[in-house]
Amino acid sequence: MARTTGSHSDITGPRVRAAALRLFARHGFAAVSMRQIAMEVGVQVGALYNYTPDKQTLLFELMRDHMIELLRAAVTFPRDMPLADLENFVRFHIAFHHHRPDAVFIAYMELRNLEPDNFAEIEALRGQYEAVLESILEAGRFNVADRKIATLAIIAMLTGVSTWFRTGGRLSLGAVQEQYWEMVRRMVGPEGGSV
Amino acid sequence: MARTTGSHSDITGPRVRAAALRLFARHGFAAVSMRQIAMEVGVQVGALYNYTPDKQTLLFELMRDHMIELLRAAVTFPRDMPLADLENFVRFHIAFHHHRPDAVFIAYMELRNLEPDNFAEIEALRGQYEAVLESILEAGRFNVADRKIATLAIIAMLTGVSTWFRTGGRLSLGAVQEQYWEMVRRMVGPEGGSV
DNA sequence: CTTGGTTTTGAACGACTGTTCAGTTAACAT
DNA sequence: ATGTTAACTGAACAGTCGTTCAAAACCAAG
Repeated sequence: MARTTGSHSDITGPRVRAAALRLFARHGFAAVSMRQIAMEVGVQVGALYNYTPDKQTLLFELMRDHMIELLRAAVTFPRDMPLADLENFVRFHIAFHHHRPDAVFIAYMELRNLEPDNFAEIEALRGQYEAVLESILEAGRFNVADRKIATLAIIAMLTGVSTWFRTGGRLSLGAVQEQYWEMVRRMVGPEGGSV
Repeated sequence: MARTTGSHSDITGPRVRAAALRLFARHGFAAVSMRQIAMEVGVQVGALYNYTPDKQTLLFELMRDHMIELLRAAVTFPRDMPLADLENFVRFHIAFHHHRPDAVFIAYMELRNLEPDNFAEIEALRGQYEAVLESILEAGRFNVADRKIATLAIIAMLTGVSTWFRTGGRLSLGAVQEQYWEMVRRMVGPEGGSV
């Protein structure tokens, strides 16, 4: 046996990436073997190497694609009033991450498994994403002692949602967005009232 | 050759745990081999099994010890006024985590590498720690819409500090504690002023 | 129907995995 | 000095790892 009936790179390629994403998120990059990925796709190990030069690149490209998609969505926000922009950012971040739990998990957990060059590239993208929030905080007359710290604190807080929130639980996604926006608003807002 | 001169379990034992902690934090549990740990300690692989029944237990005990130490410190707080208690908690969490970067990293990243029983035990400890903060929020007349969410949001925000803060950087530990306490205070405080 | 390019198989490579254990040596108590 | 226990070595076990590649089978175009 060799090439199988119906096989096509347009089909197998995405399936390889999907299987890798799922397995890396579940068990971690180092704990997943190329044979496990192949089995999930329904193919022999060797076939995977038509779609990636090696395991490391497979991980890197999953992370890069995720970060690029995140960044593209973030920079194409309509820019309005800073307070509205900030609310937009908060709701967006929660929703975007909620719909891609596997990619989010990998992007935050597998950094240490990246080779130096790949790590630098992902870190740069992450920095650009943080800069989006930072520029919103800069544009408004918010009450933040240190903009950089506020940026990191907000992102950490929002990203934390994905560790516990699941659809069908006590709260709807909208309710969670609402509450986090309320917390962020107070966190950066002037002491006495609205901006 | 067999037993080496000067060898003693009181010395080797802690060294095994220290080496495992360091390597697991740097490269991840799955990516570290028992032979790497042995090399770091300066013994042969087999010697490690005098100190742990297997690799999984080694990871589990590192995580459990860390969580117990964290919890013990948290529950022995003096309980005063809720606002002071909250400030205490914020400053404590940042400082405690800052001084144990490796253990923190492992406790948050290697949960998925725990077998079900071990996972449940660590999760229970984590829940107890969250309950400490939650009870502080409960005791005071704070302005939080959902206590559980506020608890998780605050802890995520505080834990995020350890991903970027390093001694010798732009800010001192005290300055960081100060700013995070200010953010938390506003986040949970009544709209118009102090509690 | 033939040809050329795509896609996969199946097997193999050497290296590395966690774990076990008989044998050996050091430390310690008597 | 002797005997006992504690600590470690060195080798081996049966698998698994990422990666490579010739050969085989499919697809699409002429």
